[in-house]
Amino acid sequence: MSHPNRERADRILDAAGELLLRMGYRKVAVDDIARAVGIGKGTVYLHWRNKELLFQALMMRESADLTDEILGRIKADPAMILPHRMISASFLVTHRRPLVMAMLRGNADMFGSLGDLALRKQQDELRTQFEETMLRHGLIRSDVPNLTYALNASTLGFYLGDTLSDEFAGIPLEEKADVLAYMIRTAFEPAGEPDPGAVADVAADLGSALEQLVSGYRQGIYAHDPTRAPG
Amino acid sequence: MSHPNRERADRILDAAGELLLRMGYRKVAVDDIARAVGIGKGTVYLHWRNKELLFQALMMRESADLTDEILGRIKADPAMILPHRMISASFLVTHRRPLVMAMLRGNADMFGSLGDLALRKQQDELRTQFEETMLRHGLIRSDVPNLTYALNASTLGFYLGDTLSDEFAGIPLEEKADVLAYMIRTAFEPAGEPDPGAVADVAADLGSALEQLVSGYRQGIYAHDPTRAPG
DNA sequence: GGTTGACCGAAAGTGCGGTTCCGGTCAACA
DNA sequence: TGTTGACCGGAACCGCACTTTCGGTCAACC
Repeated sequence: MSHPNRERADRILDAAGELLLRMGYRKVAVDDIARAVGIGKGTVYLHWRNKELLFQALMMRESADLTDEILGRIKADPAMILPHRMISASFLVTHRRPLVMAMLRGNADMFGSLGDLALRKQQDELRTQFEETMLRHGLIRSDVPNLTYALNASTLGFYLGDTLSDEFAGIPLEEKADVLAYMIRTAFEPAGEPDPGAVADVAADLGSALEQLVSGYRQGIYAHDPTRAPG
Repeated sequence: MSHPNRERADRILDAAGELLLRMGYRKVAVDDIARAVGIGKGTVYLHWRNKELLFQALMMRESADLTDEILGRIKADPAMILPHRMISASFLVTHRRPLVMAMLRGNADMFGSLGDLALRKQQDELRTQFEETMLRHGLIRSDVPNLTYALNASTLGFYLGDTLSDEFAGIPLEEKADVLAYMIRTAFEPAGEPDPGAVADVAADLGSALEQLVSGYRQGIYAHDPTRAPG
């Protein structure tokens, strides 16, 4: 076979995503997906070696799309790389993608063991680079203790809050994002206006790093040639 | 019977707590507790009408002790009521009490349905009062959007972080508490030194509110007279 | 050559007796 | 009068045979 239809692969992933949200990983049969697309089950296996790789591809596509969305905003307005804008935008974008939300909640019955370690590592590196660049350009306060942990812990609750209680379910997502932005800006950014030059520099830096991340994702999606190397 | 031994009640609760941590709510039999204390099972039922009330009492005692601990610190140093000190101290104190940690993690197999609504309500009121008092005395910034949600979401991640990943397991608790303190102080407190008068006022206010809370807890612990009113 | 779906075996689900466990009671005891 | 532990019944647990589901393969078909 050698180069299975990429457009068909996308239709398969579309169906997989839809079914995944409706029924959860365990209950989605490969045959269900195939039937939803209108192809034979064997055809699915021409694209990915097994079920798990198919769903990994789905999550990678989702991550790539999400990252692209943020990338687009940075290009439209470089000031988007300021921590408080970047983080609250990520919050919003993430919450509007049910699959991503399900993924990072680590819904165990949603996914088998989608611990894509390579990607995790790449994201970690990106985060480290992000922090270092920000610090170097003076866009993050230099007196924050244990910056990585601080950002992580301070942000986490915004993502997990509504899964644990519905106390704040009534608050619109945008308002929550504004609260997050306030907290980040006040606690992690220096007072006063940021230097436009620094912003432009960091935007360029971060932009290319994100582009690399996206292309890494995209590469992983359709490259699971069942027999050997990518076609 | 009328007034069963309060000291015996405490020994029962001690044993219950120990067993709870070792085996989880479901697997702890009332008989186990009784045997650990060296009394008959029936005697346990002279103190509490059923198993659930016993464990509710346990959690109330735990909460009361914890609150007492914080109260003591406030009395020793009124400046402890400053949000960043109060919140990070609570973080530390809480993390050092395995039962409380288990409780607020809502470990489902740890507790049946210990949704003590009355107490929840009391805590909510305390929290609201805390925020209002702080605002009125200028110890919390007045420009924080949606203060209740902001405090909640910003803090939550510190409590949940280490349950979700061991990425930061190596960081000592005290260091994490410092990070939390930094974030709260920077994002939620006004710049500059707090007014000593305001601090004293709030400490008095809050102190008595906490004392009321504790006495509310204590009342609930031993008051479950199986037949009728408290002895 | 690309595509398919019948087929295979493993694994998960289901139904059902039989057994154990355990919260709660209460007659007997000290 | 305070305390106990044998006792009761319901619920959870267990083992097991039977059934269903489903990931992955591959001979056949177009």
